[in-house]
Amino acid sequence: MSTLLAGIDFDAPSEEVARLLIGVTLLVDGIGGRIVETEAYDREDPASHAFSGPTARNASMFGPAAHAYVYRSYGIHWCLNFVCREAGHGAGVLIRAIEPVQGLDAMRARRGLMDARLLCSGPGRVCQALAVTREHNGLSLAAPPFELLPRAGDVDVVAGPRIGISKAMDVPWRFGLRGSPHLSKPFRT
DNA sequence: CTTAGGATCGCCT
DNA sequence: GGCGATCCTAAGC
Repeated sequence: MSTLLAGIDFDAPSEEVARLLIGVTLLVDGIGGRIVETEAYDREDPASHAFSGPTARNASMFGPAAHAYVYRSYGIHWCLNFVCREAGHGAGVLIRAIEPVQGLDAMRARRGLMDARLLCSGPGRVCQALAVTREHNGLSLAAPPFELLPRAGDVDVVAGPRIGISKAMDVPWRFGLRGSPHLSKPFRT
């Protein structure tokens, strides 16, 4: 079985989906841009919300693939994930940064900021710029307000350790577009 | 340039 | 009560 969207099989392992998502365009209500940074999380992963099994918060992570898992971070920010694998597995990809392309003015207004480099360079910033909230949790990525467009050409993907976690620090499941100025942090290479 | 603190929700022990 | 898959601002070197 496979859940195809934007040329990606979302039933694949999250580290594979995370790598393939680099260069894909993400729009929410027509506003967004190119994904330049992702992180993979899996059920067998001490750093993952899914590690300790389903809860009210992470329920959509155990739902069908190619759906959104949105959670509140530090009680303040929203963070957007794409669910992977078959329903019930509990895997996902955190969208950490995008290169703003569509709706720059709307994003600037929502973020209260002019600098394009800082508009979407972090998981909380992405959700603020694209106006993603709890209301998007559990929604399919194959239908409005979401839109995923396949990447145009080849991309140069870098991998490294994930950010902001205290477990499984050695797992290189952070992926990025090499040299992009829109990353939340540069990769050391 | 690096570090420190505050904001404040949901789940954990 | 503690601790995050964070971000912003301010202060220090």
